[in-house]
Amino acid sequence: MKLTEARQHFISSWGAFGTHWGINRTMAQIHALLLISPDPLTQDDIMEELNISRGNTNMNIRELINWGLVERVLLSGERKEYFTAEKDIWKVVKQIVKERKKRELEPMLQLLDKLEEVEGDKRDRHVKIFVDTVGGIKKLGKQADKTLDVMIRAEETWFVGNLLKMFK
Amino acid sequence: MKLTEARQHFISSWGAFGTHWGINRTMAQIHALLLISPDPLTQDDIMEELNISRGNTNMNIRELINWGLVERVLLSGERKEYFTAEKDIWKVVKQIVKERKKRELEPMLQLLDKLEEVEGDKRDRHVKIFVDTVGGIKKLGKQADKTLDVMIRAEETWFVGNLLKMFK
DNA sequence: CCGAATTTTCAAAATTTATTGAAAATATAT
DNA sequence: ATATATTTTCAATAAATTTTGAAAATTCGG
Repeated sequence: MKLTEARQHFISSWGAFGTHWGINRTMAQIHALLLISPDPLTQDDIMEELNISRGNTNMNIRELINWGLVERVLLSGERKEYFTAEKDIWKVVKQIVKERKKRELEPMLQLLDKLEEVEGDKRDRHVKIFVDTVGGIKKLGKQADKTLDVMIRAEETWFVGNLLKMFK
Repeated sequence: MKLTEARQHFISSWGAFGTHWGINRTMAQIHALLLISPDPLTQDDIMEELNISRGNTNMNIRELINWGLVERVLLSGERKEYFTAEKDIWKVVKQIVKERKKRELEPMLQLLDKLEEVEGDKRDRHVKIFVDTVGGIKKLGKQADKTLDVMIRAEETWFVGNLLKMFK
């Protein structure tokens, strides 16, 4: 397979993959493109390569910056802004985990805390199943939260090494 | 908080949560409702409780069955079908992981295998970054795949125990 | 086999989400 | 300060996804 074709495949699959994870296609594609670009790109480079509008490009780049996956680069003597993505995949994964934990897991745990305090008699089957279910989710969620905290701080070698030990 | 209100909250949050994970709102809500229902429910029960149409209910129940999260229950002497969800959250999580691994991670790894064989000289910066990026993702993906395999087979007590050991 | 109950399908409608592109805002060189 | 390049915003539009509901198919008791 030629490089040009392989790049196309990679970008479109990364985009499709993203949509299964609540990330919009364009954002994932821009990320993919930056991942496989040896040098920083401008907005115009990205627009041209992916055939998307200026507005769309701009918004999704900013969103990637919010996620901590892309950063602005100022090239001396250049007026335009350039963008580049973190290439170390382990760092990328940790960053995504960190953000999703903050945006989704933590608010969910807060809600569950409140819901567990529902008033009513546990001898009522409906109360019992509700409290038990919420409690069960909370317990697992808290464990996941702790585990992810450690993962976020870990080095890949340490982490993978430990997983191998744990599982063999 | 009263039970009725708490149930509403739980169902709607579970739905919103689902949409961040590529699962449609209704499917997640039906799942939530079944999780907190002590007894199996019929399609009509679900339609009424969530105010959704018959077709929508039917399609999403079937999808939940495909995911292995809900099952049909036949109550003797009843003509209607009843549905119930697995209540053990650890089993639920394992089932979701198992499905997503099969549907998403494995196809992605297959693609990466092919993409890594791109032809071209690695002294070309574009070839090099492409091969390195794809290789890096593949390596981490394979590790995740193995780890998830073990997790899917694990008991919660064993798994949590090991994580605690690992991280403390 | 008939008829009623129940489930499933799917084209059309509604809703949600993503994208465009031009105008406004901002930044920079001279 | 002005002109020009560049970035950002956002209302309008387009596209994708979800939902409806009625018709078709299926199931099952008698």
